[in-house]
Amino acid sequence: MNTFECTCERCHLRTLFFNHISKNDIRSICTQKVEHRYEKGDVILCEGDPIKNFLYLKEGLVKLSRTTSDDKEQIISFAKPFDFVSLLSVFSSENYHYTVTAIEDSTTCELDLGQVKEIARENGVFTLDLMTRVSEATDRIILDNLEIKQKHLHGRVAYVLLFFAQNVYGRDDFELPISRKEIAEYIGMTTENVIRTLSEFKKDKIIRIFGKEIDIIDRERLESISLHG
Amino acid sequence: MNTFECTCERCHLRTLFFNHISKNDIRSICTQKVEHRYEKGDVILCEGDPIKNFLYLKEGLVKLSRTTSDDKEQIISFAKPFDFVSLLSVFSSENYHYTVTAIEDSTTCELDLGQVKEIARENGVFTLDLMTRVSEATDRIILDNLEIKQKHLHGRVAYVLLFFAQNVYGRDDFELPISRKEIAEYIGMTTENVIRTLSEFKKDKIIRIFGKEIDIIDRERLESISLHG
DNA sequence: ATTAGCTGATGATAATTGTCACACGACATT
DNA sequence: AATGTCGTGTGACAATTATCATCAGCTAAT
Repeated sequence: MNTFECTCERCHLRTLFFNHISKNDIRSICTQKVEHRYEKGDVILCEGDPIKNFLYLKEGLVKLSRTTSDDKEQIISFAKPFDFVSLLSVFSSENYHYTVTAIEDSTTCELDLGQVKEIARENGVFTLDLMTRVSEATDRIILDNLEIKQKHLHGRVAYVLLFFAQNVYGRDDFELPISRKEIAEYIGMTTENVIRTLSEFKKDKIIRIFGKEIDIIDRERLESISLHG
Repeated sequence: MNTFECTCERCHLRTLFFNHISKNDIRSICTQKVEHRYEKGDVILCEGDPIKNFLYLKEGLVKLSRTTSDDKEQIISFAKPFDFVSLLSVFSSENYHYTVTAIEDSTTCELDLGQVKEIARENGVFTLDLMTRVSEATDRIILDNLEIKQKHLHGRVAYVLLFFAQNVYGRDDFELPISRKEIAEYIGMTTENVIRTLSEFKKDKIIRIFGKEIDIIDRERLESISLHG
């Protein structure tokens, strides 16, 4: 973990929710913001910690997870920049409900939550923008979880593979950033069954596997399995 | 469905998100708001409809549902007053992603969305309050769905019974407002298995059943099943 | 009054998923 | 070099869940 500088006025993420904000406010935010670098595996935020900062992901990939009522890990979603994971409970709770962990090297930008709230109080347009982003992010999480809930094992595994291919890497061959166990924790099945399913996909020549390397060679079939399998 | 009048200044729901709003704005909202009465079974909002109003539930009980990618009904959550179901996609989409149906006689209050947004733009404190409510409601939905996902059939059914007993009716005997089929659509299991599970709970003297009437007679056991079963 | 349709209920059987056991290799620790 | 841990992979078997068939009761429609 490592700290360095950038310029908010040129930040490509700024357009997302700092569209309607004064030069003054931008400068004030810019001077006190802190950027952090995390390596794959680092915990960025921890379930239960007090929420002090307003945090967003500038670069990288993270997972959101929590501990269930019977003490197992459960993955809630994966987020890349623009997905605003940290916004989730920022305005509705004193403490984080979820743990955020980097699953690829990541960079975050942390603003003081009090300062952001101060700007929000004085600038309704900014707050509306913000709300739209929060709403989009949570809608996405809800919808994804509902989609998964309705599928069987095979459909769920296919769905995850397609999620990484389409939404994260934009290509059919990629290196899986998570373990089989984590896929299992996300789709709510056992690790063994995830492994078995991947093996079957391989046997059926739908994907190729070399460790974490995945290559989707029959995308149509995989999509069909995701939908109806 | 039936329209009548009330006074916003005295509305017990007003405190929820109209705390920091001017007398003028309240009066302006009050004059153009429309209240609707729905009977059990009435559809209040329909998936795909354009979002024109800012709507909240004054009284009653509703279900949120959607059609899945393979054309089955799926229930997302149940909401009572203060749960603000309609807020869900109000700020992130042009159309409703979900259908809202009354499962008990219900009353809604509908405000013009444009007018609410106008106030939001000019009043950041109001918008912050609003965001907090939206955030709470969506957090709840996400958490409930994660809890259910991690349980087996018996735990899921127990969870639903406890949800109605504790969160909706505040008592251990109540009339189930939904069918077995709807329970199944909510917990992601088949109707037959829901019915079977209820029968087993009855056989094991955990609950009594008379049609839709449920009486929880061994709450401790039911809670244990919900957690570990 | 009869039919059709829906909900609730139960049983038999098939399909899906979980559990346990074991094996292998990579890697870190000692 | 020995040990332990973790991720991956596979098989056998048990548990869980879905599917299909059937039936009873109720209600709406004709």
